[in-house]
Amino acid sequence: MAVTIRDVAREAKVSVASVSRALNGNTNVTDATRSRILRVAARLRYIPHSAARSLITRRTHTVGALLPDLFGEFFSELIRGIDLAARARGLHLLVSSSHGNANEAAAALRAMQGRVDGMLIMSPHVDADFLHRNLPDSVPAVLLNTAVKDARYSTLSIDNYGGARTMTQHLIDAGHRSIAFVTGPDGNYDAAERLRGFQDAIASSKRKIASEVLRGDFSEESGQAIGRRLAATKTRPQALFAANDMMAIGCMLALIEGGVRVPEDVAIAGFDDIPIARFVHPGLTTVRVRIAELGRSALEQLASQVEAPDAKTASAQTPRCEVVVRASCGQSAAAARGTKPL
Amino acid sequence: MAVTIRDVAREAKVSVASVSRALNGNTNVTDATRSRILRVAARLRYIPHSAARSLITRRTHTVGALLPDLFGEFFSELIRGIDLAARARGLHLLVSSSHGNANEAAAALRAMQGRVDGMLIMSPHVDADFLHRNLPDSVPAVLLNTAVKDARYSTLSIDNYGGARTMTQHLIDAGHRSIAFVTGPDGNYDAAERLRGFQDAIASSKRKIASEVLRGDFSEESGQAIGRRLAATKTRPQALFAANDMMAIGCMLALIEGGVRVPEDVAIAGFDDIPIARFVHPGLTTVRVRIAELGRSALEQLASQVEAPDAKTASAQTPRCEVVVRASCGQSAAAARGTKPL
DNA sequence: CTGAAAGCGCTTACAG
DNA sequence: CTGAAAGCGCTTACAG
Repeated sequence: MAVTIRDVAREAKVSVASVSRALNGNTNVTDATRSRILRVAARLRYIPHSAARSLITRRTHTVGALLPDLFGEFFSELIRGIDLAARARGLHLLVSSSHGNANEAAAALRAMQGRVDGMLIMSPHVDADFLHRNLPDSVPAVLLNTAVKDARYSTLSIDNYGGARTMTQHLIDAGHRSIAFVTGPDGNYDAAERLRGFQDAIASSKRKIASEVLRGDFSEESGQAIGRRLAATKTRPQALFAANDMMAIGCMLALIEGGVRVPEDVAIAGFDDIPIARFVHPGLTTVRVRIAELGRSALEQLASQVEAPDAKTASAQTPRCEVVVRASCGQSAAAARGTKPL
Repeated sequence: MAVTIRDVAREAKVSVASVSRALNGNTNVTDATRSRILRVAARLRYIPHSAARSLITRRTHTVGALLPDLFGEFFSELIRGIDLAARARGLHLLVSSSHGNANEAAAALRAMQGRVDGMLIMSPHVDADFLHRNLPDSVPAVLLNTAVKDARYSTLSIDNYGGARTMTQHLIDAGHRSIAFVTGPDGNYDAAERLRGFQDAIASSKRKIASEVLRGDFSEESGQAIGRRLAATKTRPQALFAANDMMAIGCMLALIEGGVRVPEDVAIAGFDDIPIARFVHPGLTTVRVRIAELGRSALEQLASQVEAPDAKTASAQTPRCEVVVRASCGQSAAAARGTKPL
């Protein structure tokens, strides 16, 4: 059906080897035969079969990305960073997402075998044993935001702990003496680390801070529910720090709707700095994770491992987060120590 | 380096054919030999080479997506729809984006050859001749939002014209007698169709409407610039309809910052209904494009073409858009005819 | 039930 | 400079 290299060879009256050479521009072919081959290839609308080529060259010029999701503010940004860096290096992207359990993730990872030169992996189902079973040692991989500590893999992580700690300190410095923290879903690594940062900041503070932990699940709705509850009570914390922006926004809008003023009555802070954070009113003070930057770095590390498979350069990086001060905490940027406004 | 089917065959003391059969669970293999093979395969951590398998089965279980971008509100939603439908059918996604020109797009499309069972194509660089040169007739493709009319390809389009026309009529019905339209970038098909819808609605209106066309480029900044200009003048239109939401939002925020009230002084409407639209203050009245739905439909059409290559079912669909009424036009949902609130 | 062989579409030493 | 041949890792008629 489709036209192959043999068809071109036959029509151009040369061997397939010559067609291959002419098309790849590599080795010695006469200008005459080369141009004849190119003409025939164009006429037949020949398009090389990438998979067949990969099979023998051992290069796919493709990286795989195993992600929990493809959409939403966070992943959109992450993919953007990955894509930018991949394009700059002429790499394609094979994506796989939304694996409900470890088996699905394993199937996805295995299906990539032979189709990618390396893997970018971010998944709650991944641990060292999982990788050992489903990823050949010969395939380079970079782990994103995982708890796995394996010397064979480079890892890149969000500074959940440090970011949460810095934000909590910022709230304390701003004068708040009772602070509530809204958690993410149970078992979520990022959420747990952010909570830990909050608690350590409270515990190590020189001042006495009343703290409280409220349960959320990262969804806007869970924030909303908390906001409504808070609006209906009289004993509100002075500040509320949500483990992600969507909950902070849901909570803030529900509070305002319930007649509570933000930031005058309650200060609100989030985590992530998703694009919406600067569009809500008041603008949301939050911890900025340079998500796209994270994706870009991850891809570049992976690419360098693909190019130099021997260089044992497994590293663990955790780029610092920064607090972005907006109106929802009722503080001018200048008053914040060591932070940077948008 | 990597373990292959031959290694498993040797260790299990069978032929590669038997290993293949056992692993694919297809044909007749004794339970004894099958379990022995499976045991050996697990011990050696054998993972089949998908590309090699595809070469002979002629099935990759992967669809390619050629998109202008991977990120941003619009594409994030589109990919979400595509991904959901692909996952439901066990298909992988090979994506390629951000092609600055036709040559880059051609290279991307060609590189997919042999790695995908079909293509989802959305690109400003694509026309019938382009497809003829860079896509074998044997590869099914579904075109998204393109001007190409080729009986060989199914197309799925956003109802830019109808949506813009309905929104314009909505503004007229709301009593606005002078309306400005903010265009998208030159040469952009969606932008041109939206402008055409606006102009036709104005032209065919029974009432006399003063209209004006302002130049934007789909960016928030271009909307901002227009908003600032409008805030500084006295001769403002009663309503402003931007060709996309980001411009509408940029314009709205700049107007408000300049002391102009929205919707009291100027009503504002956008196009797309990106997630941010309901978070800005006031909420943005806009045309909802069911983006994820578009992606889902496109993938399902493609999948059915892949499964039944002969069924010549090329179709052209244009799902209707709907006007979503929020506060930025100063009208209650009930007052809008034939529209649906969020 | 099992194996030897051909072949998917390509690239690359190896000769000439 | 050019071609015949081997081989990448797999699957599948074809025999037995």
